Amino acid sequence: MKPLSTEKERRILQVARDVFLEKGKQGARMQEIAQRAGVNKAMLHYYFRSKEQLYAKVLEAEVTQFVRHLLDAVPEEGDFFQFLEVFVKSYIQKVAASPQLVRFILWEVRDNVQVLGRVLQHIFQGEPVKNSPFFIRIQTAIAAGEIRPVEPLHLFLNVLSMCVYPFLMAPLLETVIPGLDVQASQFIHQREQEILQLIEKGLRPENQRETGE
Amino acid sequence: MKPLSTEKERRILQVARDVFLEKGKQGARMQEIAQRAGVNKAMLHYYFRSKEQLYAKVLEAEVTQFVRHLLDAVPEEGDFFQFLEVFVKSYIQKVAASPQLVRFILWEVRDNVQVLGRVLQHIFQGEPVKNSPFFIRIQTAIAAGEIRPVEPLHLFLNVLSMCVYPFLMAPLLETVIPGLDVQASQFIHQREQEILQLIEKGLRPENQRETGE
DNA sequence: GTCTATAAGTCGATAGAC
DNA sequence: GTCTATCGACTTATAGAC
Repeated sequence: MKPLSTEKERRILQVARDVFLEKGKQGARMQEIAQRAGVNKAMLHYYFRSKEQLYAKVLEAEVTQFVRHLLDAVPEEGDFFQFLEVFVKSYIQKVAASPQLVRFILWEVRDNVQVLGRVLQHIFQGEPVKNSPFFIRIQTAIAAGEIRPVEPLHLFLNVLSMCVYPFLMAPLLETVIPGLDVQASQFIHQREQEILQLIEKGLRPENQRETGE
Repeated sequence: MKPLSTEKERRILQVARDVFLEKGKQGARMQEIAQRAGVNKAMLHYYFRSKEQLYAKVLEAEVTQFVRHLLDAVPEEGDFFQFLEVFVKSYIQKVAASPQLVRFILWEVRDNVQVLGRVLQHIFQGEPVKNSPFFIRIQTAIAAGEIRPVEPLHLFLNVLSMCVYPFLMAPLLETVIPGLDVQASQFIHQREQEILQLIEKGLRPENQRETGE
């Protein structure tokens, strides 16, 4: 469908992505992108016409990536707590490896909500998000008595928050707690365990009396 | 100590705060700050010399605010779960009311870690953060058997994450889930309840066998 | 396709009158 | 203290030679 991008075009996009994620739309400089990509500044405009359009390409790709990271972390098999373990570990893996993506999305998407709309439309094809695997799994688990009744949206938010936020605040955390390194596998492993334990114990079904019919 | 700021100076600072929080350091325009404050652009430089210094003043004030929000949400009295309830409710209250502050801090502090360092030094006077009220409360609660043993840092992160992150992603959430309004008191109340329930059940001490010595 | 040179516009900052 | 006018630096974008 698309004419294949040239090697040079891909290199520019790759570098543009790095620069935009670091500096944001306003802070990024076409000059810097050109230099780091090893091409002339005029080439950027030859391939992408304007900063606006280059940014648009990067933003859309990264929003897609952001959503995919989430979906790719949702396993297809296993009971609820296996599902949870796989999800937490895969998602933390991704967020810890490149927290810049989350930082960038949270900062930039606010002024570009339409992009998110388009990407979601493309990925979910109009299917409501409440019917996506993550929510289905929660509802099924509740119905089966695997976990106590909770509001699926809030459980989703709780898991997500605990996986992401600490890595978002990494620069602050590491200033406050001198010895800390959030990228270290020791810290990452501790987080996985603490999150999973909190959720597992926190969702344990109430001492089962007979469930009403 | 400080000569009292004039009315006009305060108005400029107030507007500058709004603009910087909305657009970031790079995106903010002195022109816009001047207009919205109802003064001439030259006045900005008369009072604050440069954009750099105006920004520095705003950033330091907001970082301080960010830390204070946290500390002010920590109550002095009550048992552990009362403490938790007060904290979650007060902190969510603040974050929900102005998520821009968190967004701004997470985006900007990365390139200005020194500011955070200075603010913390000023607030904590060199006292390690691990000795701050929040951590003490957790340690005390564990020692007293009120809650099961957990890593204090991670419990702190878990609570914080669940209180903040959903409001950070509000623009995304509200796109994904059409009917949602995260500022609505209904949503806020639901979050408080879901967080508190998860934590309370998740931290319940194990069926006490004799604790080893 | 690639480069140099430069146009066109924006923004922070200041000079200087009042 | 306040305003207008403008400078000078920087940034995106393009014209035009090769």
